[in-house]
Amino acid sequence: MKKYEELLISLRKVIRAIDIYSRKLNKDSGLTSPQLLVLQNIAAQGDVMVKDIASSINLSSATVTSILDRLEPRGLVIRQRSTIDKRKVGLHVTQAGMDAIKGAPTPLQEHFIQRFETLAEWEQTQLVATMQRIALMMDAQDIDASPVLELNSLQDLAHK
Amino acid sequence: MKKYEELLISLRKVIRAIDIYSRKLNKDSGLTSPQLLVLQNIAAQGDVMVKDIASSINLSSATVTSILDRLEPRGLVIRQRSTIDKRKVGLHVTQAGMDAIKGAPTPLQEHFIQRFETLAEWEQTQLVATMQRIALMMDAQDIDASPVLELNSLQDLAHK
DNA sequence: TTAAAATGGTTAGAATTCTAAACAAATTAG
DNA sequence: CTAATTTGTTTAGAATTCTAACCATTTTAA
Repeated sequence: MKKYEELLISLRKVIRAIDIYSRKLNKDSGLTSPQLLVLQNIAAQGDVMVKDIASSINLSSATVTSILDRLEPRGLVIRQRSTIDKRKVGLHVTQAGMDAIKGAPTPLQEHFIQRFETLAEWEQTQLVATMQRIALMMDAQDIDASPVLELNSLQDLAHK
Repeated sequence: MKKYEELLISLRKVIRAIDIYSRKLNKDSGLTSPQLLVLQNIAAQGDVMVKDIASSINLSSATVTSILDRLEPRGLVIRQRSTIDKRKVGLHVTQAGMDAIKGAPTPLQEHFIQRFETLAEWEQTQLVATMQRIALMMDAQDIDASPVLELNSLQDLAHK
């Protein structure tokens, strides 16, 4: 078996573990990991737009919209269209949302975090660095693959 | 920001990159990564059951069923119920399925693999080992959390 | 100033993935 | 041997996530 295949399999296991935990979280607390993440980010950043949240947790706007569609009717979050720029939608966490955040555990398995924290400092750093490296190796391809970007660059060039 | 939060963010980026690639793959070749993975595994292992595939690529049986539901009508795979044990369903890849496998690229970004292969041997090993370690740290929780296992053990004990 | 382009958000439609529940078939135990 | 359990698969229903298409609004450019 090729090395990168082993890597892929490990990745799938991790993805699966995260997904399974998210469902458990949902059953226990009524919130999935993405929902919790969105809620936490709105709370942390105060008055934000959909786009800000999307980019800060690395999801598409459409995905954030669909997560908000689940949070809003439950009264955890408020959407408020801006009067100055009517395209923009401001997001606010309600008191109920704050309570939900307080009551919910971390969006990663407690067990994992416990184990992680018992590692030596340098080991933790090394684990994080490796993950970031893999992410980088995978993201790079996105950047130079965007046709939109290319058009913009050409235009920029033409106006120099 | 806590270290494990940084880890989680990197993980999300990686998951996203894999998902985006899978969609691109689908547009280019008509097969998504999971579909390709299932197909490849059936081909590699010959006469297998749904359950075997599920465990070999770390998905639930239900998920494999839904992937097969997409592969079968396209004539890439054949399901054949066993006459000996009628619960079991044998899986076979058709010639069309074989062609699809041959025509399709790897289920991971070529770009990533290229980058990965330029790394020194020890670096590759280290990356894989780290991923496996994280997977292990996340999976472990599953194993000792099963109430079914507990009941079985008690029963086993009683019959010793 | 008016037409074209960019921006922000949502909707539509699809794939993956899970758990829970159903079902049939096979195995085990009283 | 019959009842209970286990096993293998599927169905149902839900959440996440994407891209593509769409709309309304704002900004830019001819």
